[in-house]
Formats: sequence, C-alpha cells, structure tokens
Amino acid sequence: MSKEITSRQQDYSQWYNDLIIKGSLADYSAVRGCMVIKPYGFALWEHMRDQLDKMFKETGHVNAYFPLFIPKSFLSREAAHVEGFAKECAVVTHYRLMNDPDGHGIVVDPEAKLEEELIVRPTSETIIWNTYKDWIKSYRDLPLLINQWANIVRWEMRTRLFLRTTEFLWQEGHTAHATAQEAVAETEQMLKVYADFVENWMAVPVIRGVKTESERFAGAVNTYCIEAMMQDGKALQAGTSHFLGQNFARAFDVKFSDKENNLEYVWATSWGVSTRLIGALVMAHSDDEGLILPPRIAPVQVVIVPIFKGDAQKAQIDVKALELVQLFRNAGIRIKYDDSDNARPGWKFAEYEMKGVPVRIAIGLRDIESSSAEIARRDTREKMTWPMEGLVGRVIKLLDEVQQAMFDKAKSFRDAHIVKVNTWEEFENILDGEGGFISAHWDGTAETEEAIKTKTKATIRCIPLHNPAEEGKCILTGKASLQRVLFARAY
RNA sequence: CGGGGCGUAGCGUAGCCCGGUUAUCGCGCCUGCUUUGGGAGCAGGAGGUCGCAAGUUCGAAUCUUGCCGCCCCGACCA
Repeated sequence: MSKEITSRQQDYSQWYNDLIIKGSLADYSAVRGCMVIKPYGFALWEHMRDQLDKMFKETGHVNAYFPLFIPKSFLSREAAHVEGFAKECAVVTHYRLMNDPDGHGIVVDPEAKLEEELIVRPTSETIIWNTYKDWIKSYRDLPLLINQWANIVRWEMRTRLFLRTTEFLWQEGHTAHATAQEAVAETEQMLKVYADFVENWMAVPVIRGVKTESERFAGAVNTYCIEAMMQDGKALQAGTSHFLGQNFARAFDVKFSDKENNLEYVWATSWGVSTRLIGALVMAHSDDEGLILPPRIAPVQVVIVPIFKGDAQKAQIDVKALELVQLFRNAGIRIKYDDSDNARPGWKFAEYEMKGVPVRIAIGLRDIESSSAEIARRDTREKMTWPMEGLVGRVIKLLDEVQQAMFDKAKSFRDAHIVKVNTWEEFENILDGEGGFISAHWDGTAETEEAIKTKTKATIRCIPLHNPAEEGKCILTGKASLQRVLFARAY
C-alpha cells in the first residue's frame, strides 16, 4: 500500500475517533482495548437494542441468559470451531488473590489455581449447546428459539472504538430445529430482520449475501451476512446469520425423537449483531461537524435552544418552549429543552450538531413576536423559519424526511461506488483510488481468494443473494467463472 | 511481534536540533463587570514530580543510556 493511502487511513481513523469522543458516545478506558460507553452512546445502543428485541419477539424468539465463563474443554468439542476460536481469548486461571507477602499490593494466590481453566466467552455456542442437550428430547421441544443479550470478550491485537473492542455488547440468537429446511429458513429470516433494521432504522443500506468458505464462521455450514459501505469506501460486516447444520448437535450430543420415533440430531442456527453497528452508523453518515444520527434511533430527536437576554425574556420563551415540549412528548418524540445558562446559543448549536441531534429548534424573542421558530436539520444543515402554528406536526414529518434522506444519500453513495471490473489493473486502481465494492469474476477457489487478499488486502465480502449467473473469467487467474462476487477492503 | 509518531497544568500544545533568568501559548477553571440569533469580551487569579530512572555537566524539559505508557499502520478479527 502506498504512503498516501496509509496517511489517508490515518486521517480517516483520526476523524472517526474524534467524532465518537467529541460526540459523547464513548471514550477509551483504563483497560486495554476496552471502551467506556457514555450515557449518550448507551442511550443510542438502547434504542437500537429495544427495536431489535421487538423484532426478535415478533419472529417468535424469547430471551434467556447463559454463563460468562466457558470451561476450556467445551471449546474443543467442535473441530472447526476450535480452529476459529482457540486463539485470542481471555482465560481465567485462578480464583483468589492475596496480599503480596514481600511488600505492598495484591498478587494472585498461586495456591488458587483452577483445575480446568475458564474461558471468558468469545461467543456462546458451546455453553448453550451443552445446555440445550438437557432441554431437547422430543420433536415437541422444537423449534427452540432463544436470544441472549450479553457482553463478550475477544482479545484482538488491534482494537478500535466500537468496531473491534476487546469487550463488546451484542445479542446472539441460538436456535434448534427438527429439519434442515426449517433451520435454513430461520437463518434467512434473521438475515432479513437484520437488513430491515439496519436499513430502516439506521438508514444504512446493506448488501445481503453469503460468505465464501474461508470467510465462514468457525463451525458453520453456511454464513449469511449483510455488508455496508463506509464513506471511505471500505466495507463493514454489519451482521451475520449462520446455518450450523448438525455440527454443534453432534459435538454436544443433542438428539431428539421425531414423530416416527427415530433419534435424530437437531439442526442449528446462530446469528448476531453488536455494538459494532454504532461504528457503522458513525462511519456511514457523519460529516466534519460531527455525528449525524438517524431520527428513529437518535437518543434526542429534537432539541430546543432558547435565545434570551435576561430573566424576563427567558420566562417568556419558557412558556412557549415548555408548551412545545409537552406536545412533542405527547406525540412520542424524544425532545430536550436545553435552557441551561452556562452555555451560550452558539455553543449549544455546535454541541448538538456534534452529537448528531436530527432537528434543532431555536426560539428567541423575535420568534415569540412573530409567532414562529427557527428549524435546523442536521443532515443537510438547512435552516428554515416556520410558523408556530402546526409546528409540531410539521417537525414530526421532517423527522421522517430526514430518516429517508439519510438512507437515500447513503444508498446513492454506495451505489456509485459499486463498480463492475474486468481487468486486474482496474481492480488495483480502484482499491488504491476511490475504494468501494468491486463486482468481479472469481474462479471459486480459496487459493485465488487468498492470493487476492495477500496482493491487495481486499477480501470477498459476499456472494450477493439472488446473484445473476454470468459467464466470465476470473479477475486474477483468468479461469472460468459463473458469477461475479463482491470484493472490498474491510474493517 | 515489526514499521512510524508521541509523552510538558484537567485537555490541547510551544520550547528540544544548537543545555543557561521565574517553562510558552490556547481551551477549561475561579472572581468581577459587560454580553447572549453560530463555540462571547475585558480585567484579575489559581493551577507544573517537563512519563520514570540513571548518567554527562557548574547547570538538563533540552544531550546519552535503560525502562514504562499511549496513538497510528501491518499481522489477527465482527
């Protein structure tokens, strides 16, 4: 990679970190690779979580909770899973501390060594399937449709706020089914739920597809994914849904008696999205003035900033502002009236722009006199003066417009950066230039995929669902290919 | 673990190459007055183990050596 590209990446990283820290979403913590999610950032996560949870329940799932610690032996039960997850895990080896006999402080008590180490879950398939063994006996116990909201730990070497932290929050669904068809249908259904959420709530367009064998989840038969494009043209995997076949059922001996009284292994799925989605949100929408949050999940959808000189004016504005607040609240809008006197209007304007609040209403004396208000939308930075009469209804409509406009903007950016490429030269030029997704022919082998990755850092993001058949020649080897796949550099 | 950068007040920094009064500036903080429609102005004030340790020197933020920590890039990965 050229020096220019490296420095562009650094600038983009810096931009991304600043947005998150100045936008009050999160901060670095004292613990390596972990972050502190601040109240504002957590409120954002809560809105995302609540909506996802609702969608899971609408599709028949229930929530449960499983242990944080996984006995080491569980992780060696499923062969392919071992390969993928044997590394980069936090391991608990002792269960007691003691005062340092040589001086001050605390040391690990060497006497308190665990017989079997415990692994802090990097994902919960093993501990959950070990539990399902006891829960599933008959076809009447199926399907078992369970989701868990949890924190997990993966000791990644390099971390990045929200995108790849050592500890992160996520949900993981783990389902068991009587037939392969039913499990595949579940896998596809959950991919649809994710795509629906990310597009309609986060206003981030996604490509639905399946992973190639080498990008597949450890232990899965097939991995479905949604891929989003960031403003630097790189790809970000926004969610995955795995068809696990009978791999975990065999590894953990989960069998059921079917209607004909035959003993069968169950079919499994698992699917998850994480706080990484917040990173996707930031990188897909924000600008140099700060975050831009889509109205449907913004912690604060509308902020009212009063502009006044002295207490008498403030009292006058308060009446009107508090009336509006009540009307917005009644309409279910998350609204904040910032009448704090320790910051001046200009400061507040900049502050809420940094935090990505979709719509700002400013009310000063001149607005009271003309019975109007100044409306500013964050995504386009437009300012309008609207009459007080019917303002609430109009602002609510504006929130919907902003939601749609954000999606449309992200989608046209993305579509403009998906390029069909037929030569290797063009392939490299695009990656080192504009970036984006490259639709190109591939000979279908893992060797070629690996070779392309080594040469360019680009990976096959997915084979899009309903991909049209098209004969062509592999971009690297020139061998025969039956379809195009999507390549990109990814986070 | 490799490559690059950095460590000076709560935050961001200048000074370092070429050692020399009381360590620079901005933000923030405190007091007062004036301000408030795009991150306020003026006046006054408080705030420092210059990452740690050793060395060179009459004298070290500055030079030397060692250590610690952080950030970015790569390998890893969602």
